[in-house]
Amino acid sequence: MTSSAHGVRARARIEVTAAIKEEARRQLAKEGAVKLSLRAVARELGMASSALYRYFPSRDDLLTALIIDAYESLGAAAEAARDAAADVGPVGRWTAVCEGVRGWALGHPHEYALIYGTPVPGYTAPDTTVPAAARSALVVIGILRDAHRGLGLAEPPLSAELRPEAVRMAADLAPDLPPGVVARMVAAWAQLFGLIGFEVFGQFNRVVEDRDAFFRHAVGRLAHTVGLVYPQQGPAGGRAAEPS
Amino acid sequence: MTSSAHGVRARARIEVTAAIKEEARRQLAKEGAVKLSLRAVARELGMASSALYRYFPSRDDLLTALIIDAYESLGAAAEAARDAAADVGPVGRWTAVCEGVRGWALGHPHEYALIYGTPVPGYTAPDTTVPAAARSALVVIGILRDAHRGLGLAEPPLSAELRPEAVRMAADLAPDLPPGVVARMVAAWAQLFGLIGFEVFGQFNRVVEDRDAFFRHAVGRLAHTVGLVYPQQGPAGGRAAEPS
DNA sequence: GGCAAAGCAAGAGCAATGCTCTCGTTTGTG
DNA sequence: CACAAACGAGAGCATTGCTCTTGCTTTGCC
Repeated sequence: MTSSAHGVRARARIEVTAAIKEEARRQLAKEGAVKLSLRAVARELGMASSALYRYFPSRDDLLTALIIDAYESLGAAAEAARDAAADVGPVGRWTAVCEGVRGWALGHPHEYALIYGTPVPGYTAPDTTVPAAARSALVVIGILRDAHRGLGLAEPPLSAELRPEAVRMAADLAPDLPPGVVARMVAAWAQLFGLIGFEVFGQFNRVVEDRDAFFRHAVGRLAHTVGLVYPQQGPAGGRAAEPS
Repeated sequence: MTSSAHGVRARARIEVTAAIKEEARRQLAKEGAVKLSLRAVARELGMASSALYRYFPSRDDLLTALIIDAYESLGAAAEAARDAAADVGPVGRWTAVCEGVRGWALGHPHEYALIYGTPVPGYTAPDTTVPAAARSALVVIGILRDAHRGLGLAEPPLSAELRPEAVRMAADLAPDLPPGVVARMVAAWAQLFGLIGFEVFGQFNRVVEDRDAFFRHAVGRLAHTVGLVYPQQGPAGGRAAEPS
């Protein structure tokens, strides 16, 4: 049958492709991206190393596939954290998503390094990675959007220097949010990964002990930064105004 | 003479060691740490690759030397930025140091990646790197210390959850600063490298255009976070209270 | 149905890597 | 002066990413 005609080969192809990615992900999780070896993957799968090139034209292409998967995995974790905190208000959701992202990073350090660590030299992420990378960021945009439509956000003052850039970013990322909020959100997003990266990459060794408390504190501050909490007044979502 | 007896070999050794590091740093700057090849270094220096192992027992040891140098280089850049901004008040110095660190990172992306990017798997930084790594951090501690002894710092509230950890960190890092300030400083430090890392590693591509303005904005916010600017009142060092 | 074309797997091979071992040679020390 | 330590060079090993060629199987078209 033609469906199987389009199927036997095609299905085998996606199955083998999946098996390769699975084994590659296993090696990635165990040894890190640098140690990921095409030959070792092929060996483990019982096939010739040259056969692997039918599925991924180069090692970088395999890496790209893993990068996309990692972004999606992170995005899914962020979404799950958001959904699990549906009824605790915007600040609670923000906190939950941040902790979800952190939890994912701590649980998948090598995959985290793959997407937020040192990029491989000479490698520029193909455009296919962009939507995957956006997935987790969209979660916090959504939270801010909801908060803005609901109780409202603290709109921070916007310096003349930053205003044009903030307007541009808002138009690109979230036209329904105030430019000042968008600018602070982008900054907070980057800063969040500073906190997480320091923890995952060991920069907090011998410095921060109680990482949970420390992270919660910093995330609370970021919620403030981003406009989810009003500066000197009551909480917008059931939390103190000036965290820790 | 015994001095030259201790010298000819010894001097040659440190000269060759320096030459190796120099060439290695050149390759690092051009191609990145992953592409750094012992054989290529030896080739460029006109020596056999095996001879190189007399100076660095392994590739990781060469990397470690480069890591220390990179930390020192960054620390020197931070100190220079601080010294160049001696008379602009604490907030100005904070801003200058942050921009100095960022400038160094943008100017030495591969060395930045070496120290703040993905750590090489299975590699744990030997203790010799710790003081070098601390050098840049000490600069901001010094700024906060000066500000605290001078005009004073805004002492943020400290949650019960974080207090013990903050006290511990303060005892370790800066016993003369309020624990709440120390905790926020550590967080701000990590967040700073989130901003810088996103820019250096290309995460801001297609998102942030005017990086200078954006960075200045975020750094101003961090100055606020860290207590250099009082929440709702006048500046402590010649700058507006609520930046951008 | 039959048959050319395309997809596929395997092996050999190439250039390169980190690292080890061995063998002379140079250098410093008792 | 003699001996041990440091040194440089070469050969070699195991491994890597990737290419090329050689056969075999599946697919799609006439």
